[in-house]
Amino acid sequence: MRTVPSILHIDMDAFFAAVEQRHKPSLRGKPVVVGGVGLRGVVSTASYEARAFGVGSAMPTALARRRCPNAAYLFPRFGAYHEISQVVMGILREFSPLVEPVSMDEAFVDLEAMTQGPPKDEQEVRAHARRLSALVAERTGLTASVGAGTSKLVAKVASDADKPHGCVVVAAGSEQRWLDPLPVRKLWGVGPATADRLHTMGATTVAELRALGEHELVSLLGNAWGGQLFRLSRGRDERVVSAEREAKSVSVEDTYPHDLMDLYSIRAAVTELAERVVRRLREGGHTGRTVTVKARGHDFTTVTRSETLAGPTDDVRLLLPAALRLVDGAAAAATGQMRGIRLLGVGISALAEYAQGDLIAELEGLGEYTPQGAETDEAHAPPAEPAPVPAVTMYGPVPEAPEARHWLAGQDVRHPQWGPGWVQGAGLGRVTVRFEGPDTPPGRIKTLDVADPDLEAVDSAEVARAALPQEADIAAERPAGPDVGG
DNA sequence: TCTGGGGTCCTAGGACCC
DNA sequence: TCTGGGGTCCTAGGACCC
Repeated sequence: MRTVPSILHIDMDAFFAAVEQRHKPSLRGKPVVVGGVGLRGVVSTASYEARAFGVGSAMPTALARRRCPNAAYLFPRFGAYHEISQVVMGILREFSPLVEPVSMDEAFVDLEAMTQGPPKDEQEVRAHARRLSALVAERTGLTASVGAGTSKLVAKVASDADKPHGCVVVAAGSEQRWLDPLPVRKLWGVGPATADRLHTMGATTVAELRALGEHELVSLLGNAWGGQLFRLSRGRDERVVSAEREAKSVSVEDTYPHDLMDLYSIRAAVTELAERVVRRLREGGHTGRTVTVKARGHDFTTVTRSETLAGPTDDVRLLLPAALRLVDGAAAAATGQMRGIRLLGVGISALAEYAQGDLIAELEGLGEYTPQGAETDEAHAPPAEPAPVPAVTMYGPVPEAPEARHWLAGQDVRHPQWGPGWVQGAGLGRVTVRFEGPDTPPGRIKTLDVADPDLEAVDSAEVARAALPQEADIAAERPAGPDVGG
């Protein structure tokens, strides 16, 4: 246990809204609401002027508009917030190298790690906190609230205790006394569900929570969380400030303004989400093994379906087929009486670090490596075992409806000459199929455009006809419109 | 009023192996 | 023939945070 409250927690006040007011002087002093402005948007941040009208975070924008029709409703500009966030984090690192960002507008700073030596007493901590707050105001024009304590929990609760522009230092030894009168809901990690359960046990304040035995808490909340809460309620929190935290998962999800009603549009949406999540995965230099698809029905029923691949990968050609295998079941489970899908998501977890050494070895093994397009993608493919391709044979004409072509994307196909392949994309009048055939070089993939017989003008038609027997047009296994949940 | 998008951590059951 | 226990992995869901 520290004898000086040397852990700081910094929390920017109404961050997104404050950035907008800073950026646009006409918004200053006026209610500003940042968040989803669409049909199904929710509020991210409300300025203090808007909060006076009863507008708050996580509230549906529709309700906010009713409560505060005269506010400015703005879509978030994450780029701008990120820039200012970097400035703030930079200031924090001038104080101590040990900074743990929690989000764009929040961070812990451990003053014990200060290069010029840790603070000797509470007064010194207070001086640092005030100086920090002043620097943030000076360089960003925004206010922050600062809390200090001997643990992360106390620092966090303290920064919230006197918002906005507050500075609360909880002296070492006084933690319990300071926490006791607070409602349990103030404790980090106690949400609505836990608060309800605690209330039924007669605990509304931290003092009352402390009266509960450890055994009681564990049986009520489970082993990990019950034990943790027992310690937290006594101001005991051993968690350390940690500068680097490794990502565990990457995910992308969208809520659609109108429910998706058929499998065609659902599969098209999943294809798009999978491409986005793979892009993010690669940007972070990660590969991942477990693919998760999330679906939310009209009535908010939310289900996830996941599948673990044989090895980690960042290759859409492995991740998209997995996502498409999962989505039908997820969508069916999320929809009751054939109603629509309001949200879809694709996530990747069980992340591994990108193996640089393997990449180089792989590139050297490839005689004629060309650093562009699909070939580059293939050279980047990690040493994952591709899932076996099921022998789905697709016959018949290419469907005309655009939705049907979208549905084709990701489908496995088999060609008598070229072996197994899958539909990479379905554009107007043609589909692009990737084959991994016996005469393609090891680890390489050949991309062919397969022309619809009605569209002979397509550039690659000549190539396609040379390679493929006329009767082997790639088309849908299922001809038309299966319904969701049917 | 009708519920975003990005995450983390925990639990619990079943499969599988030793 | 019947019956174990422990460990690990996978899947699904839930609570929570910003």
